[in-house]
Amino acid sequence: MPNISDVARAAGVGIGTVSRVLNGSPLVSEATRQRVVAAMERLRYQPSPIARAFGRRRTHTFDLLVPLLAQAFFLEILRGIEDVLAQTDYRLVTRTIETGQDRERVFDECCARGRSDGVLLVWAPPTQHFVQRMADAAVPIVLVNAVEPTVWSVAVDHDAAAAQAVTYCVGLGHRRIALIDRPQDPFAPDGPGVCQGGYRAALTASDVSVPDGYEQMAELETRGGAAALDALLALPETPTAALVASDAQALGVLESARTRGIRVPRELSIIGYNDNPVVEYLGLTTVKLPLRELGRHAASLLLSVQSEPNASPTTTYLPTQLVVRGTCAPPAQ
Amino acid sequence: MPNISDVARAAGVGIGTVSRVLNGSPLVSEATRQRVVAAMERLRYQPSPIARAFGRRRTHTFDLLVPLLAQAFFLEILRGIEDVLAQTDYRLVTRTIETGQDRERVFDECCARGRSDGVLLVWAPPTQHFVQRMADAAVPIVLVNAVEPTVWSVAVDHDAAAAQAVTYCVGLGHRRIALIDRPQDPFAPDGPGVCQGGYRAALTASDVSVPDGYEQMAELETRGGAAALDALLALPETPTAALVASDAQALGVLESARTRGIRVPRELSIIGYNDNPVVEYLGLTTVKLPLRELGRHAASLLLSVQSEPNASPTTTYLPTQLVVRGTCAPPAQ
DNA sequence: TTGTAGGCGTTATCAG
DNA sequence: CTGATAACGCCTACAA
Repeated sequence: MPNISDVARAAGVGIGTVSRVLNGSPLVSEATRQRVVAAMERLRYQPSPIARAFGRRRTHTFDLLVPLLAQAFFLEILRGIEDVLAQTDYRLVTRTIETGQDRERVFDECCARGRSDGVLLVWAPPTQHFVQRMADAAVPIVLVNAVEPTVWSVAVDHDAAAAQAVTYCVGLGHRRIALIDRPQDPFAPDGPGVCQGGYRAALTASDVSVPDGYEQMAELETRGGAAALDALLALPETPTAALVASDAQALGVLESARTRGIRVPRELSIIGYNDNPVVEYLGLTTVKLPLRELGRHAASLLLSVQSEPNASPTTTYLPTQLVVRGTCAPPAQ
Repeated sequence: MPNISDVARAAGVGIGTVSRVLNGSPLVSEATRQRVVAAMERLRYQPSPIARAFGRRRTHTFDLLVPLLAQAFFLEILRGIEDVLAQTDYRLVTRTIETGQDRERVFDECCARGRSDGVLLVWAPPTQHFVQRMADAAVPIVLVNAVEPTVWSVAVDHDAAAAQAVTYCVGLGHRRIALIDRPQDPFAPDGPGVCQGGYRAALTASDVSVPDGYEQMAELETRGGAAALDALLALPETPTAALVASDAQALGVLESARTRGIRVPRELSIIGYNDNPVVEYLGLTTVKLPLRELGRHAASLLLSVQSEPNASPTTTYLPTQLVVRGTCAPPAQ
């Protein structure tokens, strides 16, 4: 396997020149450049990525951290990232996160020196400790579909999405609209939910009140949705419509409704969230997330943050789209 | 950031000794070892992964290649791989494949010198050309849920799974059992299907014949299943049961059946494949794939193949499990 | 515009 | 068992 000095010898130049050609430096005459390129092709030379990384003192690698929960969305986001990174010679090291403990472990590994030149964290916020350590190491972090003011973030505009969905229900004539939300941090299910802001804003704007118990926080799984519906149905005034913060939860709601003989959408309208390919089959009205664009934006952002490291973090919101199918209708009477 | 010679100086030893400690060599006296370890901790020393890779002339990286099609299975497999790799200091570079062309491109990138120490290819077989090039470069390949006799493979025992499913239908009294299969290579949908072998064997063993047109090959998507059902229903003798080679396709079958007013399981029994979490909700009887174990086995295999490079490739089959839910019943009369 | 020399942080190979 | 020293393949001054 030829190395840079083999090429230099074959082309009758010094290794510095070969290196410059390799890196597209303008400080090479066209004639020399061509001789070098010819030599490279003749010898089938391929520069060693490890040696380059070593010399540059950069890994040319990004870490991609993703919870198992993100199952349904992950590949689409990953593909978006690769769309952008394919133009560069960055590589992506993927790490999954299964539990909260696990997250700590993965964060620790990322902090190890010289690991990667940047981190993409999908679907879950970082711990403050992690943010601090990465900042100390000057390794940029970009959040994907998660928001944290002190960190670069690319997120879905959940407020707008929830508001649009609620407004749609109001337009159909609903006044008793519940929210089955999911926590911002799936590993620490406290604090506000993802959709709460937009939900409240839209209802206030429409002059509709939110009865006690109409805002449920549920696990990000099918059973979470089912449990939340149970809770809603136990209320004195049951809702006629529900916005559900993930399709998995929405499936649970549908199932529970079916079991109880509640007809959808006649007696209960349901709006899901994410447009998982599977729910198309079920005719679920849902909010479509721009997953691939999320990945693209995040990757471009990480690339640009690298070059200007002291800019201060921003949060970019990407728009969603309400996909109307068959689980919403005007309320029964 | 301290390097190995800082540690050596602090511990009053040579760098060779520090290196030996780092790599757990037995050629270090316990006393020296402890002094070195102490120095490392004092200085908060962390060895540079890039420098190590450079020195060892190995990247300590595996490539993980996965088609977007594998969406629903991927994270679980990835997690299995990580379960094993977490014990080592190997890292995983993930690359997605969207189209057949794309696959070529990704294969090419993997062949670039010094890229990785091994390749895990999920859910799709390699091209012969790729196999050859990787063999030339002495980089091992392990197939995950795909089979190719010339390459190390860890696969699901689709034959046994299909046979079990078919036998189950026969046991319920079915005699007209169709197969909606998927192609071995999703990017080149020719040749035999994944489940065909087991399907035929089980029917032959039960002395049941396969009418013309009962073996449908369909796209690996919802609409593929729907189209296949359409074709089956156009036959002179329609089937009373169908084994479907993926849950996505099975959803399409369910949908198409519902649209046509065919009651499941009364008029048509359906068995899916994969046990996608979502289908639990639909009560689909399905074949559960050991995704995580698939990942674990593949990773262990790759690790061991590395150490003994001239062993000849084997194919390991992992067992599946029939999950009985509500879409199968004895035939109508 | 080009060549040369030094450095990056390990590992591996020798003497001792 | 241990220490010195030579790779490893590239990048980046600096000198020409």
